[in-house]
Amino acid sequence: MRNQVTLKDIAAILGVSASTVSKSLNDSHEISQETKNNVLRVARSLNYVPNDIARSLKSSATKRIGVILPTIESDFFAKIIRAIEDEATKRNYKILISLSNDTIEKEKEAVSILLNGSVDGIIISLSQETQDSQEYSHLKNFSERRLPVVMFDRVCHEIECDKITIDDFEATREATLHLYEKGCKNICFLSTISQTSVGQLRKEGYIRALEELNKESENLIIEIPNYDQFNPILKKYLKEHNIDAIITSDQLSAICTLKIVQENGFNIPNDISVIGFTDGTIPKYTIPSLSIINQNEGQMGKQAFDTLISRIENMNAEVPKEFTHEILKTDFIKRQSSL
Amino acid sequence: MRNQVTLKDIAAILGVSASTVSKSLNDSHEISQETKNNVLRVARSLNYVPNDIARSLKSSATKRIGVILPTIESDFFAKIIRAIEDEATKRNYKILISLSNDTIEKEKEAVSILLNGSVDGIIISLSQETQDSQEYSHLKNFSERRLPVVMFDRVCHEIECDKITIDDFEATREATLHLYEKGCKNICFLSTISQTSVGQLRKEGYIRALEELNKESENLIIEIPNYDQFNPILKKYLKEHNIDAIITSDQLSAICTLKIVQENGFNIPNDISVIGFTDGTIPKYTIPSLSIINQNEGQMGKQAFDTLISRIENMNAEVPKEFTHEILKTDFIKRQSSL
DNA sequence: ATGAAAGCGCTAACAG
DNA sequence: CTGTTAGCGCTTTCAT
Repeated sequence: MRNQVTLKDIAAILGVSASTVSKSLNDSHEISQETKNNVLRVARSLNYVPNDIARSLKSSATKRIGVILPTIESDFFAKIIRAIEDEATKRNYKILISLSNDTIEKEKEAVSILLNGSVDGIIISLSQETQDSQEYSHLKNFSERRLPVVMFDRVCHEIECDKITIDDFEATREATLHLYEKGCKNICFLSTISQTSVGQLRKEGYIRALEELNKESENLIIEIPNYDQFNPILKKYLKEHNIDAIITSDQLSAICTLKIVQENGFNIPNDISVIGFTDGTIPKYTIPSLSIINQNEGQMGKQAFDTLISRIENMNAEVPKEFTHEILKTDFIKRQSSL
Repeated sequence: MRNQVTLKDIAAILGVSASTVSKSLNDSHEISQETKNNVLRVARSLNYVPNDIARSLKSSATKRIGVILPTIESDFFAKIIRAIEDEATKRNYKILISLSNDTIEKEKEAVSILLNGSVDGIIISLSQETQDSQEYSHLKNFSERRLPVVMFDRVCHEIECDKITIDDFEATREATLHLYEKGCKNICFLSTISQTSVGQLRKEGYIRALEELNKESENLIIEIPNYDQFNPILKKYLKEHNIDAIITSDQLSAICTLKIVQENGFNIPNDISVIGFTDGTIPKYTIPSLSIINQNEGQMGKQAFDTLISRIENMNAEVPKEFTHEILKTDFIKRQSSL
């Protein structure tokens, strides 16, 4: 930048060469202790900070990773970022965040920009539009460029890379069976994310559970395209159907469900049980407190970062590692909203 | 990165020089249309993307800005990031995010790393620890390096730079007076962020309102150091004091307050009114829905970014602009939780 | 133990 | 209209 102190400046002051300064700062054994001390002293006094950009250009390693997310205004993704950032800081990496706002256009843009050498690797969760349209061409560039990528949560099979998800299918399947055992006979699945892989899997898990219970013909599925229509759709559904449990596709829709169900005169959990996804402070403080499927975002974010880094560091290995798909365990946290 | 296609590659294929390619891609008038076409064709076929790092090194402009935040797991900061990212994308900037987790140590680290030429400017909201300890030395480096900085929300007077806040003082002052007019006589201020400038100002606004009402001796202030102690502290307070309204310092504490107040047998708003900060989907779906002071995060984030960019672009101006402190208007959104 | 020189990829002044 | 050259700040042989 403007007033950057450079190696040259330090070199000039001490009357040595830039390379001597460079080596001193990197504590090379080639340099005498005395020179090292001098360099260090001057560097500190000038508040010298090495220029990362120049280093990156030289080494073609940026020590930065790109993170592309559909949104950040969600407990789930916020926790993921926090976990990635935590881990990145420990390992001396910086994170560059791009938000796709669930559009394929912004996702493509983010991808193409990050492809320009700004980052050593990418962690991505696909936009709704991408998953809906199944257009993955923009993601193919990564492998061509040999830029490591890790997908998490919203992944696709069409692209070969490391992947991390929870077992979305199992999570709702188990939740459904659990509710059934507790006595719920008319279990409903409510989704605001039907266009995502995650939403699909959660729906399928629910349907599988019904099949196992020989109730597949009785599936009760509510799909809500956006939050403006949440209230009218759910309200109508409650009127027209006999329901005693609702599994929702995510945290926010569970919170909305809690309110609407009660507004319509039902007691939770006596009349209707409600289960959501993603833990946090808020599920503890809803009325009633919310039973949820904990996705262990901390572990997921850490895992995504670690996988990416080991891929980056193995980039030049003779034998490329096989791509992995890590499926993390969820756990169920029972609170007041479910039987 | 590894398989980067470079200008050289294109040049070699076409048998021209790298600078010709560079100029062609930048649509320089010096180059014939024919050559430009050829270059473009080859560039596209190779999937060429210019290397940002090299460009930055050359131009000493990175087209990146750093964003340092206390946390991301908060509706307020998430919305701010969204707004900054939106604006940044429009203007062709990328954002580099660092989280201080409210510690001064991580904040210092972030600052020193961003000082190394990785970004053209910085947007920061101070960590709790920084504001508590009043140690700002690490922030002085910015001006020395002439790296533009914009502070928002949690700011300090000791550092000269552009600042953006809402009128925290006025917001609680008005909310207090508003509640008083509605008939609340024992208005309480509950804060989980007493160690921040924002928390202080909100408290002072509340106190000022009491003074104006000649009730300053009756101030009812609840300070909660962390969420583990939320329930016990508030519960005890409710037992020992006669309260008919609570203004909380932020969104999350309002949500917690809603629950605890009702659990202890009070009706909201008939017995006790509750007002929080920061709008979003959740305040609409709490039970009862939450009256809030809207901080217009979208505008705040945009403003922060725009201010930073105009500062960056005016870096080389003869007459440096005066630093500004923009104070944004809030608005009150009344829902069911307050009279 | 130190320094000179080359080069990472790109741009821009200057020549031709 | 195109090419040569130099240089952004740093690292890294290779000489000395």
